Amino acid sequence: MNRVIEDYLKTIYDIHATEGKVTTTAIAQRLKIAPASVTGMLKKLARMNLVQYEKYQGVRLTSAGEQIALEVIRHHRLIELFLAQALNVPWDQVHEEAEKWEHVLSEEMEDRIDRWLGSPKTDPHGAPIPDKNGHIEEPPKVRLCEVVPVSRVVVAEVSDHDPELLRYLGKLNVYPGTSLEVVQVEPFDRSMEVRIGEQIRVLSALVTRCIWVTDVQALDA
Amino acid sequence: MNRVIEDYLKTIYDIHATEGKVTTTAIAQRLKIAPASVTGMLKKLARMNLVQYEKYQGVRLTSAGEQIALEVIRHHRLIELFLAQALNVPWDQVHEEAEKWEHVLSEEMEDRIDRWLGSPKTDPHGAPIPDKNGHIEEPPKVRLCEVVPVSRVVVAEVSDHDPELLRYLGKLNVYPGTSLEVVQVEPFDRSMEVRIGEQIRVLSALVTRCIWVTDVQALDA
DNA sequence: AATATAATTTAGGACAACCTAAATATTTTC
DNA sequence: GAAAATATTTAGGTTGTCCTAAATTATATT
Repeated sequence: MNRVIEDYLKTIYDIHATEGKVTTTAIAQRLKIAPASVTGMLKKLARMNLVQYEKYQGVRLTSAGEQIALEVIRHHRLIELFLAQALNVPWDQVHEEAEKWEHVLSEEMEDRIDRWLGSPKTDPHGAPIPDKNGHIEEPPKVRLCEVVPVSRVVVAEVSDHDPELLRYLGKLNVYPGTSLEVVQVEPFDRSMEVRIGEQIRVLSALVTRCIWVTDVQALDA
Repeated sequence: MNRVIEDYLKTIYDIHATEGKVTTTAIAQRLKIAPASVTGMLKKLARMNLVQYEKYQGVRLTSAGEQIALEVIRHHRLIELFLAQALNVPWDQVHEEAEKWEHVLSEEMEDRIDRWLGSPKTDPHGAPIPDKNGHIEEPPKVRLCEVVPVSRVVVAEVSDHDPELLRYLGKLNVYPGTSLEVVQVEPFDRSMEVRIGEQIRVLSALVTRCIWVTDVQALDA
């Protein structure tokens, strides 16, 4: 399996997980490739039995395709955590590195890194790491922007794509495991007043969309 | 700079260092590519001012080409040592991994690994690691097969290409830094009787060709 | 020095992954 | 439900890296 195909499969998996339906255009945008090129590649992936593809209807991974996608995602997330722990790479940088390393990691090194880390369950952004058999545990979680005040929540995962966002969250002390209190929401722009430790902060909807939380508990103010 | 070009430049550097003249065929053999394809690529590299190329006359790196080659080699050797030290990867496996990782290592990670290792001077096989400016310190050394008995020598470097050879040398306890005594050479096949610690072993010419030594001291038996 | 052998290059082509522009299908809007 | 807007596919083309077979040049042999 080469880099290009791995990237397509991983992207399809990711869009499916976050957006639902996987369209040609969505893939094209993420991979920064013209839609016409994506169509061609989807036909090839279908021929290889890695996706189910019907013209104009979007695309779905077959179990073979999903298997490969999960392997790449496992690589990605193990590498992210390894870089963070072994080399102290800040959490806003690990994603970009892992994007490249994931494609050159042998099974042998995957195992060694996994052992070195003690078979971790999540990466530095809180995303679950699939096991060797491609089994992934996705605990139920909602976007912070969906939570209604007044509630207490625990951060489960944050989006890893934008380094700036991650540096901002780091400054706010928002990490997986951090407990937050949603104080109130401004209806106009859906910005959110949130208590983080002792601080009260206002987070824009752009930010609250990128934070997934669990253990939502309604509080009576 | 992409993978392919980096591999060509690195290979040219390597052939120059070990064999002297760099021919089309030699490159083709190492890269497992047809000679005709190499000719085409050499023209391209010449257009890019990375090599000096004259038909039928072989090829030489320009300083720009050498710079890139040394960067890749630095990556390669840092990665080899890092894998060996951080993840305990045995020395016969690190080369194959590094062949892939060297092309995806960012400057930032290169620096972090270098710092983690304490700016090492040599890789697990004894090969010198170029510094960030592309300066490489090649101490004078000769192949073990060139040494005349009776001499004491110190192993400087061993070939890293063949995992089987490395496992064999490991079993014999021959590592960079190991001291050896050349007892005698059989003229027929140039096999060599060598003292390693307490043991006396006979090494074939195939093996003694792959071991470079320094500090050759004649002994009067 | 002529010839045989080996190395190298030229010519022409394959293939993967991308592109743009034009055509067609689907979805949205009125 | 027709028209407009959007999404998708088709057609044709480009680029990079490789290939084989044939032609050429260099080297070795007698």
